[in-house]
Amino acid sequence: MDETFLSEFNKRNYFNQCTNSSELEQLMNSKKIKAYIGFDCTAPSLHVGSLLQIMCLRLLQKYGHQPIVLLGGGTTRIGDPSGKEETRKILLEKEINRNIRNIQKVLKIFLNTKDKKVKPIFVNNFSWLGKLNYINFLREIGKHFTVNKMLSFDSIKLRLEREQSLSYMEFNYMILQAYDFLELNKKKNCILQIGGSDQWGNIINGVDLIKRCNNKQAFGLTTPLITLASGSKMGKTEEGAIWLDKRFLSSYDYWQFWRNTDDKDVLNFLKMFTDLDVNEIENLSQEYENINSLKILLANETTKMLHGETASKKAQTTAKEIFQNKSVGSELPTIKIEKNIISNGINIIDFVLLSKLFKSKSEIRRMIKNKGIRLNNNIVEDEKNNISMFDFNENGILKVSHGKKQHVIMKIN
RNA sequence: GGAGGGGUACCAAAGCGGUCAAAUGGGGCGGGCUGUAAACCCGUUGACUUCGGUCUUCGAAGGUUCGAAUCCUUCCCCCUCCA
Repeated sequence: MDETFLSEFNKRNYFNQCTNSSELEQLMNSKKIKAYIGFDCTAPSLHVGSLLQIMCLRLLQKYGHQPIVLLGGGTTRIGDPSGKEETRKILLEKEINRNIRNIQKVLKIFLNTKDKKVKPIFVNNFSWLGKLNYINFLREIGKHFTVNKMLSFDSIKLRLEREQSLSYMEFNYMILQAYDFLELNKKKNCILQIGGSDQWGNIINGVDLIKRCNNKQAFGLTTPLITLASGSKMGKTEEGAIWLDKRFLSSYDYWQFWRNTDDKDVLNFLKMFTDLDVNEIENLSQEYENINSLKILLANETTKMLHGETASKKAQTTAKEIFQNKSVGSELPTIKIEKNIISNGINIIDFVLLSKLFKSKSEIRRMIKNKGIRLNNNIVEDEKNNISMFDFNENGILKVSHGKKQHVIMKIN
């Protein structure tokens, strides 16, 4: 049997809920459709948490359907109630627009922008939400929503049950999102909205609204919330978010993120986040003798998709140099230092501080006590020692390590 | 607008005049074991230090006191109930 959008969607474990999957299946098999996913624009870039949605967009393209990417310039404005002051508001708008541009740039890396039939349509909901007239909106759209029903949605219900306050503004969010869908349905003939499982309520409101206003059928489809085997949410680490932007996170660090995947998540992630044939992935676990090589495969594939083949290979080579050969990896961040700083004699703490691996001297002192700092793989035992030219190798290089995973190259200029 | 409750480190939460740089838990970081995994065990988690200490922190600003996270005054913010 041939693969279809929905069948692969299922096999890759993207499926959580659908308003009417059998009809959607039929429709998508008989013609090419337009589907949309909305992205939040509060952050300057997307992070791994949005990757699943991006993969959905790619999958749509793979089967010839055209994705619409909604960048929520309007809803993002609503989302942040703190920007009340005039000056801040202006900055905020600038910032939102900058975020939208950045996010768009990232998405274009992942998506096929060449093929006219499937290239993504980018829209900003501020272009219609910004123009809304309150009274008209209430009369035309508001009348279709009953508060009784709105109260029954999880997003609202849970807040109320926990006795947490819910502002009227937030209460309206789902109506605005429903309106987005209606708008896209009217203007672009978009009949499907995809989103995370937390979006379910908002999505079916849109489906409902389209039914009421246009008497047309639309569909909603959600993806599961990815929780790691450890139970935590995906995408955040000690260092912060795993950004999908090389200005915020280097390709090496991105590669490392995937390389450090929990054993139990590896197969699932291969299905979800790589283009490898789904039907082959199960077999891979037998082909690869140990799970670590599967993790490398995962890291290579995911990094390639975002940063390109060359960056992916470099990251792998660097990792090999660092972890297997214990040598210096070429992709490590390098800090140049003036020769006279060393020749004048510098205390080890002051020197290590230059690596920017630590926030303060106290932290360095603690780490030395915990045997967590190495210079060229030798544990620093005494914080009172000085650094001299002899500590550098013939190329004028000294590797400073924080634990086993964080390294910086210090190079004499 | 009225009546109560509250703001403590990354988060949650104790402390309610000195022994408080602040219990405890989570998280983070480091070490051990390993496989750059998980689980587990240990250490650590304000800054500076000549390792003796010193300085800055408990919503903000003042005050009382030899001494304040702790008491008083004013202000700001959050929550609950009533209007």
